[in-house]
Amino acid sequence: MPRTSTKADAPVRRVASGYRLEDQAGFLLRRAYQRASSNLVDRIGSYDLTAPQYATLARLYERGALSQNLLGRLVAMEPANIRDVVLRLKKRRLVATRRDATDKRLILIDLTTAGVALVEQLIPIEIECTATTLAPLKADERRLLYGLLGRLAEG
Amino acid sequence: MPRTSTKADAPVRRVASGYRLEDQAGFLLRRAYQRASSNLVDRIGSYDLTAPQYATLARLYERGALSQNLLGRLVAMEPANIRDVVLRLKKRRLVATRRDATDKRLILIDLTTAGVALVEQLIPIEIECTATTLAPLKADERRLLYGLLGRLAEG
DNA sequence: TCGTTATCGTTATGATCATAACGATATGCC
DNA sequence: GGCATATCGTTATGATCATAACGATAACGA
Repeated sequence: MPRTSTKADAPVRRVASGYRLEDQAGFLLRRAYQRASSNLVDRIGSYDLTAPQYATLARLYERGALSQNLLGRLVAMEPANIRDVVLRLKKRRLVATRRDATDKRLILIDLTTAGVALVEQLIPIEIECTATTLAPLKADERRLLYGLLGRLAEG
Repeated sequence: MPRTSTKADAPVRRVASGYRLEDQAGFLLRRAYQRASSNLVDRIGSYDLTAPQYATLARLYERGALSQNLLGRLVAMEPANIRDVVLRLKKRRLVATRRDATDKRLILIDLTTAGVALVEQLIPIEIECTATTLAPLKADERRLLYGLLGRLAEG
């Protein structure tokens, strides 16, 4: 019998009921995202880019110049976070910023020519990477997963 | 015509091809996880617990005392990260640590009585929270999603 | 017009995350 | 026994993340 008596913070034993962490959606989603993110970093890591940084560049490539705040919403990042990402990308001359002429609150972000060139290199790699992530699933299962995830994210 | 001429880092325009960030698995998974995590924090935030902290406590509740390293693997955290989580939980007296008698490398982590009491309060809340996250889906869709996510995480 | 409200970006704080390098201890094999 | 290898925990660095509070600017309504 282990001595779990006197000390106030002594370890305790118990029996787990029907609850399992693996049955919780958040835990499953976290692990799946870890896997996907790790797949991406494996491939674009040599470019010294993270997944959120890539998403930011890709969004700018799709949409052209955007205000920092809107850019953040479009990549699902809070204002304080997109700011830091933009700063890092700006330091590397992948994006450029300028003030909006009519709305003095806005900072417009856009890709530089170097940023465009990099994104165009990366897009095919990201598409391959998505294929790797989804490799365990068949085509119809992938479509199913996308639909389900989309509905989860929308709420 | 905007003046994108002289400056080296001047913004550039371009046309997006068939590529869409929304079609990339990593981005979808990140947003779905954000949603799930936010649902959880909305409910257990008043306990000053994060999702990873809860997962750590729940795992200890299921399994009893574990080495720090194994605990980390069971909640999908690197050694450096689980260390910090354990430190925070220990500071709040929710877990206790002790040295393994036979293997001097190991630090055994276990719930305190306070930790057990907290987990038992939190488990029903987490189950509700998972229900909230999965609310957009029907029962058969939830099972489907779990199966697909599980296969993604396994690789 | 003036005052209220909303939006944008910043700052600060604290908690994940991943990675690499390192010492200490175990384990394996010879 | 002794040495190579593996595992465990730590440290350090840097990049997300979320939240709250704040000043500046816009937008809106009385």
